[in-house]
Amino acid sequence: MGKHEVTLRDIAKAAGGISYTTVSRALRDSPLISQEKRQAIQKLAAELGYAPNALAQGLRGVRSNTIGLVTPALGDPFFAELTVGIQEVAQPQGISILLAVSTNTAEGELEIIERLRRHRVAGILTGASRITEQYKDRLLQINIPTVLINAQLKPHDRSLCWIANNDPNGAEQAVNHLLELGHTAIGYLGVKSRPKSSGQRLEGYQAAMIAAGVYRENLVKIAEKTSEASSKEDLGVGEAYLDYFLDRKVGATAIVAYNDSVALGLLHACRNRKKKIQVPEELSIVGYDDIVLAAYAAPPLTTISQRKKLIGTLAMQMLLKLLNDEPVEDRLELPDLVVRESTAPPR
Amino acid sequence: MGKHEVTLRDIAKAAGGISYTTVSRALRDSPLISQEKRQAIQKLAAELGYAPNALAQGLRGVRSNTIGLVTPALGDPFFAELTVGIQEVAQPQGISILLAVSTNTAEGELEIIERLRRHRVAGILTGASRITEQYKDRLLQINIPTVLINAQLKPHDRSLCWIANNDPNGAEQAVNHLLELGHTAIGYLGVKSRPKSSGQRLEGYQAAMIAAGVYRENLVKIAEKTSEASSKEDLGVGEAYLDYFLDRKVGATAIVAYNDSVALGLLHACRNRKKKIQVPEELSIVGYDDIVLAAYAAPPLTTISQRKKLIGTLAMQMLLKLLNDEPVEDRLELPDLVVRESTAPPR
DNA sequence: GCCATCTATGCACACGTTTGGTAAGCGACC
DNA sequence: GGTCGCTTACCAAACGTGTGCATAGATGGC
Repeated sequence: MGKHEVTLRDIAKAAGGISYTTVSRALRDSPLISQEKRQAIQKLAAELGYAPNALAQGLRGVRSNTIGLVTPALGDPFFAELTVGIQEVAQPQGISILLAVSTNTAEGELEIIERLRRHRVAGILTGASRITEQYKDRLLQINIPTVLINAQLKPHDRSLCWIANNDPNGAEQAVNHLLELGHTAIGYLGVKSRPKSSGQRLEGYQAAMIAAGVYRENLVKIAEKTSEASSKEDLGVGEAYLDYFLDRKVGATAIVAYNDSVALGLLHACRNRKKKIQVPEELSIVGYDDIVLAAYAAPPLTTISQRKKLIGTLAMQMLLKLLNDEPVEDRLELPDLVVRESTAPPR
Repeated sequence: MGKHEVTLRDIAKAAGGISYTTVSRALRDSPLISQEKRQAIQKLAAELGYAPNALAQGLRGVRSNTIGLVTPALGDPFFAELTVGIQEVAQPQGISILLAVSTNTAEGELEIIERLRRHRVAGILTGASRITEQYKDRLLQINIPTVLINAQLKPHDRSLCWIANNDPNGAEQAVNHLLELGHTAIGYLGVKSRPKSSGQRLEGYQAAMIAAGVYRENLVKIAEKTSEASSKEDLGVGEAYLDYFLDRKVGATAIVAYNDSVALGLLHACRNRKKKIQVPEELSIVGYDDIVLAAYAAPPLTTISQRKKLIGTLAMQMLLKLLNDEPVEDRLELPDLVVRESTAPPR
């Protein structure tokens, strides 16, 4: 094993009296090189185990074919599925993904952008739900094509676009489903750790409740404590706030949860109560996201399904278009209501 | 906005008659530059929004401080948690992570190595459970420091080491727990999609069963069909094979599942059967991994806990040592039995 | 036979950074 | 005053690749 990686010059040397320029052209299938020489060189390169130096290529100005993926919390099953869709588009295109986990602090976010910029990524895909103004401004300023996932933006800038789930609509669907079943005391349990999406779902909830004339302020609870945006925390939230909704003053017969993890936490608390609460007979629960495990809960969870993999796929395709300077339109995807067994008419 | 990114030359120009060399030294805190000038230049660089070009730095030979992370399936909750631990060590060190998802085909694996090599990653962290011989040989050949996660290897090569969970031991703990409760007809449900770990857990299961003198061949079932290693597939496996174990010829009173997802699938099938099966009264079930949701299943799942985040942390630390040419010892981590409510004495 | 045309190949530069070698300025000492 | 030591700053080379331009050789037309 030599000390350094094989370079174009090494191949040229091994091939005899040709220059590395010729090798470069041969490997890139330039028509300037004769067929036979081209094949001979390609074979030789393969034998030597040549791998073109992406750093040098990038430095040379060739499009870096590396993109940055910013995700708030890897533990979140939502992002896991999203990434699958992203990967499926990126892989065949030969695009590499630089992973950056945002640590929910504004300082961390800027740091992440700097890192991606240092690596000269061609584009950025970000699912950081808590996008501060600083973050957005910086993103616009540095002018790297970026697709925001689940964040909407007003100004339609050339290099910045977004794809989002229609959160208010999803929450409305959840409430309407419960209204149709006959519920009126429908609670909403949100979280502070992801104010954007939790807020939007709250909006949809409120709109539907007000339209039906059954809105009460104490039916809404936003969990305070979670600092970290993780599945574990969400489960804890559900567990901690069940009692609030069952209190006589609130008297909820149904709850719309911020997401499936929160809903599963609620379910768990129902089972663990000294006086067990039967779901859906005594309390209906609706989740949000439709994570894989939602269908396997006891009882299987009625939820709002985001097409996570599809959103990932679309986001990546949008970024590709941005990179090719093609026109791109922002997208707002409609979620679906999936009725399972955690909802039923009130007694 | 200029068309190109800010470079050292731009800063030098902006600063007046100094050369870009001076700027470089100033930014890298070289003692050759006077205190005042150093600070002035650093301030100016910040104002211009300078970000050093990592490609150029890497090309120059500076350690690339980018590592490759190879993961088999992002959907797997196990890997999600693992990555959290990895990230926590990598982030403060300023190490960037290049993500590569292995698509379970041997061809894909080699392709991934090539890609990482093109990017001149300093090291590789791989959780690809199905490591073919080809893969390993190539890894040794290219001489990039690599840490294998959950794969054991015999030859102790300088640039290659591993950290793994003691899978046989975990399965033994599961079986012994059930034996102590009084079970003897204890089944094992494995999967084909991850033969390495499933096989090792089977080994531990068999050892414990044989030691207790209660081993029967038909108590073992390895699910055939799953091609994809994902949480969704695993759930389906659990669902599909419950009936096999309940058949009179097998008559299992307890089942050790390959992992928690499989176990949750079993639980789900128990609830959905025309004649419901009560867990743990009629059937005890033990999972493996202790994913976050295991504690929130109905009933909460008895399982074998791998310290996932810790393993991620340790793996990253091992890689750091490898990169610094420090001696590294392979590690075999002992898992813990976590007793919840899905196991009980047989009737 | 000479020039125009075409093909195959090499030279040289650029990308942005780091670093060894070196030059200039200045004070101090012999 | 020359030499040495010290500080400060710059020149130039190198990393590996891609490409415009020039060049050498070959071929064909006149």
